[in-house]
Amino acid sequence: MSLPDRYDFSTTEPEIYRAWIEAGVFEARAGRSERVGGEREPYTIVMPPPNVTAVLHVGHGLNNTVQDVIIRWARMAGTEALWVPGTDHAGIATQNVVEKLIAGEGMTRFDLGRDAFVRRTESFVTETGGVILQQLRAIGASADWRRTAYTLSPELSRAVREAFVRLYERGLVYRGHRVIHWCPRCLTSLSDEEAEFQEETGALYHIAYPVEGQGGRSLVVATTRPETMLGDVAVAVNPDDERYRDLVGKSVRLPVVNRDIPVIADSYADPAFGTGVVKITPAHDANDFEVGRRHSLAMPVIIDEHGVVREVIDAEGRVPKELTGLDRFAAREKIVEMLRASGALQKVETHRHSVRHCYRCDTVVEPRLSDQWFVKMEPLARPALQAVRDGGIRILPERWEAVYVNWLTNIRDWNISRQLWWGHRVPVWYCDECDPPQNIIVSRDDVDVCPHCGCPARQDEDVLDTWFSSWLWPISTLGWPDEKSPELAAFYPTDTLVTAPEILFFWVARMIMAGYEFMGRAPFHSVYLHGTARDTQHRKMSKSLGNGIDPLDVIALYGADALRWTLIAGMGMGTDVILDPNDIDKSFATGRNFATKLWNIGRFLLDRVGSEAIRSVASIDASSLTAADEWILSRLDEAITDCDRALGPLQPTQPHDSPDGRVWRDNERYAGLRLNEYAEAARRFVWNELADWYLESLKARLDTPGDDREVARAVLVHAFDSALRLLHPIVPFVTESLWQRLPGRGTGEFLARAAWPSRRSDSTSRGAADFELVREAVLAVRQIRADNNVPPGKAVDVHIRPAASDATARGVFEREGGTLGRLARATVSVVNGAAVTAAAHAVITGGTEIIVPLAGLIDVEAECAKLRTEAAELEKQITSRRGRLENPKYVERAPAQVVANDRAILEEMVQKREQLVEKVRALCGG
RNA sequence: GGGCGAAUAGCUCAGUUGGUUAGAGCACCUGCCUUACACGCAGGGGGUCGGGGGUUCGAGUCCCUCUUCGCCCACCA
Repeated sequence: MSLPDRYDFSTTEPEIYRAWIEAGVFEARAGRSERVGGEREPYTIVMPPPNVTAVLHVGHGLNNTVQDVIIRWARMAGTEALWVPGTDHAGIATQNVVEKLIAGEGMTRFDLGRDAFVRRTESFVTETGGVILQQLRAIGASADWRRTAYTLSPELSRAVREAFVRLYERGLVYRGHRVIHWCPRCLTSLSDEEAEFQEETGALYHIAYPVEGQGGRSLVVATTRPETMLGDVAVAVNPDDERYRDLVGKSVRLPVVNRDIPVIADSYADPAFGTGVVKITPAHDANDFEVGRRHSLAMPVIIDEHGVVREVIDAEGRVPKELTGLDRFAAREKIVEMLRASGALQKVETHRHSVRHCYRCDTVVEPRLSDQWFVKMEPLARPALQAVRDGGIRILPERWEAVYVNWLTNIRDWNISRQLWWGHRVPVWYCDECDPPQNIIVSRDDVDVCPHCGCPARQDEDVLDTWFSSWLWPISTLGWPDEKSPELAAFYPTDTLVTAPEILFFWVARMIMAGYEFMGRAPFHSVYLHGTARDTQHRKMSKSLGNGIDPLDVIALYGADALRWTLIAGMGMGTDVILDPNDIDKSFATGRNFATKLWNIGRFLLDRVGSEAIRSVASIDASSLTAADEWILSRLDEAITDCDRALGPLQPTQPHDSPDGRVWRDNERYAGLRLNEYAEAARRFVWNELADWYLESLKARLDTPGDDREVARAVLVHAFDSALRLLHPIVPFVTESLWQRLPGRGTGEFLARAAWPSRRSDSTSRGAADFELVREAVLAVRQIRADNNVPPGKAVDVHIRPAASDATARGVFEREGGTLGRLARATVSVVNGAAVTAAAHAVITGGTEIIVPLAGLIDVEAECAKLRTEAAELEKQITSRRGRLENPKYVERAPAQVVANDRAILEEMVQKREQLVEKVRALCGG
């Protein structure tokens, strides 16, 4: 069978994907898991659910390629491999998209009303959602699509309610009256993680507050937000601050508002910052709120939910008419003007500081006093912390473990209510007739009437943070809260979680907490944090910067395999991938070239090997194998070892007395999942060893019918088959396509579920060593040819003079002369002591000389000059190495092995020097 | 402010507990369309491993310090 010249990925990839789906290759069955009596170890990955409205970008491509490589490897390694796909309803993000949509129609969500808006969003999601999952098929994602989950589905909504109610019953969900981060554009609260800092240049305003009854003395406060002074209820100084000690308990006059407020002592005031005096605005600053609570101060609210300054709560008489109704930033300018006019503004300094912004719309966050639901985190964090300390969970790369531990040790409670319409409604109902605590009903089922008085109950208006559904993902997608779910029994705990470090806290840490809280054990044993795709200026690829690369473009141009190979091979553990969006061709050349190379190896092989049955390598008597055969088989064993080492064990194996039962061994914990090292090991084998050497060495054998041809066919097909298996997880399409065409392959067989290769149990390597000698000789001849510009078409004579001390070399070259000649374009003869004049020499292992007569081919004088330089260089190295070996301390203390090795190298150098001297004498006559 | 990490070839990065003459891909140079592959083959140039100091027989690897860059956290009024 012969193949087309070019690999046509654009038709091949979809065909192969369809065949995989039709054969159910990606489908995992609970019944086969050994946890429920089956015979296979399960291996599970849950896909970080992309936003339901997302379209594929290179970040998704990266994330899902990594997952696919791991799950395909696990599948081939014989596990019951399950990859659970799905999408996230993405509360704020999706609501923003739909709000923008209806804004185009001149409407706000309030015009539509809640029910209509939610219906509108639902239909939007139904129509346009899930595109990304379709796109993931194009990159080859081997997920079990029958199990596609959605965080807002009825099943997952049930899990969300169950989790909320259980936590409430345990006292871990509570209602708090707090200052929280508020986005005046999205009109919702945000968690600490959602309110992101951005470094900005602002101003620090120094404002004088006159001290009551102290004739002209005033306290100067420094603030970046003068508009909030309308809500000031005190000024605070540090109790140890000598400058102000006498003023504690006195009053100061609040400018603009013109009312008296007390001077209080609180350690929150930092004597070293600004003037050491801080104004206290409890309703508009989280720290001030705490101070206010400690001192039982009033908490007037002077900025409303839209960020507009007015008298909102307990603020009568605080906001002057000219400021009322102004946006907070306009009010700031105005109030600064007023302060300046009145002389209260003493100075304005520029000030670098970080300001929190909404992570979705970038609006400056406004701290706001309101009632919110919180999750008490400290009890949840404890087992999550312990797991990483014990080694039940590893985080790769290692350095993120420190970050994780640091965050969990200082964890703060989680604000889970959002004033949005799109999401899981908080499962809490209120009765307006009953008195607390009866007026709050937390329920798994909808509540119509108050169970105490029968009055109509109204549900909490808020929805839950999107992450409150995401944190249940590993359990909810497997059927929780149905604890009898066979999927949960078969596949929980899952194995590896693959994501970006940005959501380590948002998501990963919380999933771990949920795993322990609701299932009693960790949701996975490995967290793989990969890097970010960036452009050549190291900027994150993003839609807004316009520096992104569309994975589908790359697939259209070069195929999914090219995309996947480039990403995996180019990404060290935890490092970013740098790609040039302006030169896709160059960026993905590695992957494209590699896929083509594989295709061409396959083309050669199928053309020369034919389709007749082949023998199994195991059935071939060792004596029938040539040196090249033994060499490539031993190289294959090495490649398998290297790949296995780079990938590491699938799961932790050390028994441990902890909820998870097993922990990572120290030597394995951070060693695995080196995907780039695995890729490199496999590439080296198939390209630099199989193609460059083995293939070239056996062309003649394949063209000569007979027993040896059968041996060569068998070994070649075996080696290539194994290479395809090793490479399949990274480049699944081209490998599958070639593998199915190999001789003897039955229909319905898929590489995607073929067995991962393993080393031969008995490996003899004498032939392998012989071939290494031939390789060395070939390299030496090529070097001589290149150095002397001998045209490639021109065959040269090669005389090989084996060193007297090396008895085997003569035999090897007498046997393998043909191979050597073919690979080096040379006619080979093995000679004795006879001198050959006007020749270039090289010396290889054991002192064997490679001699190529250059009569008429070279400039003798230039060659001699070169040789003399080489000799001088060598002399220097010899001196330095001999010096080291003469150092008694080195010889005494260095390991014997090292010293012996060093001696051997020195000896080799000395020998080489002798050869050089002789060569110079022969060639230059000196 | 606290913590973490990085700095190795023009670019992106490997370099396992200190131990052969520091590697790969891409880029570059030279020669080749040698019937599997020019998306290729053969050969080559290029690194005082960020600066300085120290430990050691021996340092890219360990310690200190400085410089530059990046990340995480934080009550930066």
